[in-house]
Amino acid sequence: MKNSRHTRILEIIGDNVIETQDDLIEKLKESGYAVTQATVSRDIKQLGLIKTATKDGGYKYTVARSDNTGNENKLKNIMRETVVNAQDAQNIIVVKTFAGMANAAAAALDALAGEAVIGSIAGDD
Amino acid sequence: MKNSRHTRILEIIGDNVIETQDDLIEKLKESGYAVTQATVSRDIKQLGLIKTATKDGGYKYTVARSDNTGNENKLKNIMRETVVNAQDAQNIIVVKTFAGMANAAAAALDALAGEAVIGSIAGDD
DNA sequence: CATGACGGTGAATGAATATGCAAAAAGATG
DNA sequence: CATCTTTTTGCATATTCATTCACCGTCATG
Repeated sequence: MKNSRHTRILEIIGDNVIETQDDLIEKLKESGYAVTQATVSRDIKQLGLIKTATKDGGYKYTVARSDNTGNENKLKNIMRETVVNAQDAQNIIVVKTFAGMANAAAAALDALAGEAVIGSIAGDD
Repeated sequence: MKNSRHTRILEIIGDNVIETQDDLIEKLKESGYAVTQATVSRDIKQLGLIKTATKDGGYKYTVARSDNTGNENKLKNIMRETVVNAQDAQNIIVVKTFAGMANAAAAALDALAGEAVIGSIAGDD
């Protein structure tokens, strides 16, 4: 399924240094997703991932971040696309999402809040 | 020469939709900078530019901002300081916060997700 | 059952991008 | 100026990436 693969991709690029699409294919294979570079290329486009230069002179795929000169903030996009409702109760905030999108939103939250978020795991909806 | 060219590149990608490095070469030529693709590739790497997917299904080079300024940064800080844990269940994501901070976190979420968030109200904790 | 629309995929391929290497350009230093 | 050192660049090429096209599975409808 495409959605679960997308989720896995977000996790992978969060946990690993992915330099090329082939790297990603490899990791996906380890996770049980057998896909080709063509598919990965499409996934990357659909997820809005970007290839950025790293300090040590290499490249790395990552979730797109903001640039407030009118260009789109990918995290914001993920939230905008996936978050249906957010509601609070006691010391928690509940974020409702569309089916299949909880993972993406959770990944976005992860990226946003960094290590402060102990964990954010999402199911199908 | 490199520095002024870099400056011009930033201007160009700010004012135009640059889909490929060849596009950029073209614009640079118009500005009096005659360089090859190899050089542009290096410039892009050095400037940390990124190629992002656009809404209309294409690609576009833009400036990468790893450090967010202004609001973005604040929101991020709020999240970092207040979010204790996030957990999922079904179609919701649960974000636990420190007491008294739920409001701030919710506000941050609101600002982040914009209109898509129907509502996010927070209590004392 | 057909049949047709549709989304997702892989194979193949063309397009786009990155890089090793040699050489030019630009500074340093004596 | 002569020479050495560092930086920048182009060329050629390797590598990486995007896309076209055909095909497959799913689902809805007559």
